[in-house]
Amino acid sequence: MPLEKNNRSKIPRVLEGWFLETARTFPWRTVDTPWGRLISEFMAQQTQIERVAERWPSVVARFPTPESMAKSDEQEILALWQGLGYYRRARHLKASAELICKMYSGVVPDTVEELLTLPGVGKYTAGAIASIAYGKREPIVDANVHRVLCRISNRSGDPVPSEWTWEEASKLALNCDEIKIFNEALMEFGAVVCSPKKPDCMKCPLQNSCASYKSGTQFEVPTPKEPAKKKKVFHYAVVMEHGDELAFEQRGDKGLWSRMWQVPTVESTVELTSSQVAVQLGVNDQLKYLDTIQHSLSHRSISLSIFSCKCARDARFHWFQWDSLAELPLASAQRKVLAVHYLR
DNA sequence: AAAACGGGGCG
DNA sequence: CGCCCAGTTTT
Repeated sequence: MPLEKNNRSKIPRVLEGWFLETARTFPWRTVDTPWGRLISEFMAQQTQIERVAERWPSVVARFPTPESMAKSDEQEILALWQGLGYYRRARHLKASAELICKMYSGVVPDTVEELLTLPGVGKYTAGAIASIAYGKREPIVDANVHRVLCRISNRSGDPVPSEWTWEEASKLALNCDEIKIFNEALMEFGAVVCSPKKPDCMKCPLQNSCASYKSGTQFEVPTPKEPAKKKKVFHYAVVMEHGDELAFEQRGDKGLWSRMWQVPTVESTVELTSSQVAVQLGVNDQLKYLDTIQHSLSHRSISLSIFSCKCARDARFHWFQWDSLAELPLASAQRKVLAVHYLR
């Protein structure tokens, strides 16, 4: 059912008013610059906003301009990104900073077309920067916007995001007062009121305009997509000690935890014995078993067994003292490994 | 078109 | 412990 024309002119104003009255305070809304917004949008991809709010200030403080990040070492950005996941985003951000300096005179571009040339910037992020940072009348569709618009028109079955949602968002963008306010309002509204599982319809300023609410289908619209099945895998991490130093290796530039560091690790789709692990790592001594922990990702269920051993200072690895690990980019699973070793 | 890519918090 | 969540890139 298409949205009524009168609703298209009314909805933007209602949401803008609602947002100006109730918006949460986030640091990027207080210190509001295009570069700061670019960073917050990268950080917010597939990441809960509270996690972003905690981390954003330290990233912006260290890299206040695209130039400062372009000149920096990738490792330093990855270290600031520790625990946030999707580490490719951090490298995309640095690559974008470099491109901004090289092609756009160090200024974050203000058109969707130019923004789309930046690595890590897709249709949503380009629209978000153009509209929220620069006030360009561009639509945006993220998961929140998709859900809100589908519910208002009682549309189920569309993938996230759908062509229909983008068209609908475009029409609304033409009818809003201030695009910067409206686009943020649409997302904030989806996050705070029109939430996935528990939409607060009793407090909803759009209750009278919502086709899903009228037909009582707000809990089934939009249709959620089937989650992928998790593949079960086995990781064997060995904490190698030489005096007060520990061995580390850096992961490759593709795939899981790319460019992050880890203690020497064997990955397998089947269970391995400790001696098989020792052979694969080229360790002669017996491995001391410490513990096995479960680490769950969206697409993988990892059984992570942790061993330790005393060994020679092997040149195949990088060796770090315990108190120098703070600056080493480690994913959360590695922090767990070190905690198990430290507490043994 | 589908798969890959993380992690923390909450009920 | 299962479920949830402000996308983009690669295959």
